Amino acid sequence: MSIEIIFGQQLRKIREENKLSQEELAFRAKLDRTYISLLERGKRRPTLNTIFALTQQLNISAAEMVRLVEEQVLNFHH
Amino acid sequence: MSIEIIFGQQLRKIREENKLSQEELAFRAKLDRTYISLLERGKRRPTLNTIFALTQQLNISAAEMVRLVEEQVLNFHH
DNA sequence: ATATTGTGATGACTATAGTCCGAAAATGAT
DNA sequence: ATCATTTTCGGACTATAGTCATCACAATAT
Repeated sequence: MSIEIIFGQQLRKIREENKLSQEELAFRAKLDRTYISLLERGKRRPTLNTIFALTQQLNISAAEMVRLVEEQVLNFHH
Repeated sequence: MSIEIIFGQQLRKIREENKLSQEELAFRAKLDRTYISLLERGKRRPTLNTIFALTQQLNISAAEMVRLVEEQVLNFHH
């Protein structure tokens, strides 16, 4: 499992927990709606700045988000 | 203080603690020598994948790296 | 039936991440 | 001071992050 796929899965999960649509999250994070879709499907690799922009709208710290991704990466890495 | 400036400062600090030259870190992380220089001076914004590639060579987790950046951002944010 | 809302998909586009080469400048030995 | 190592800076380049407009399609509501 690649980093971007796992990031996308976590993003979707957290977004849904926050009961936001892709469009609403995009608006609040000042990003494009279709880009959120691309991210969640693992088609794009977010920059650190983008991770900050997203997590600030999702009641989670950037570090915690990355920790969740890292956890999954290490788990899948065997 | 912008995210990329703070990231650059942290990267340089951690690289020096690991006693690696920019060139050696670049080689190990499969990145370009001059790009490490750009990152450390806050001229580029790394993707999540790049952060993983770098931290794997620096005896630090990606999440901890981001936590350090976040800490600095919040401190400066007033 | 037909709006409405949420998401996926595509293609064309702009902005910027990341590479490559080389030379100048800084740093740090000896 | 000189020499080697490291870093910075330049420009030209390639790859990809992120935008925009639009269509399709499913689910739910009216």
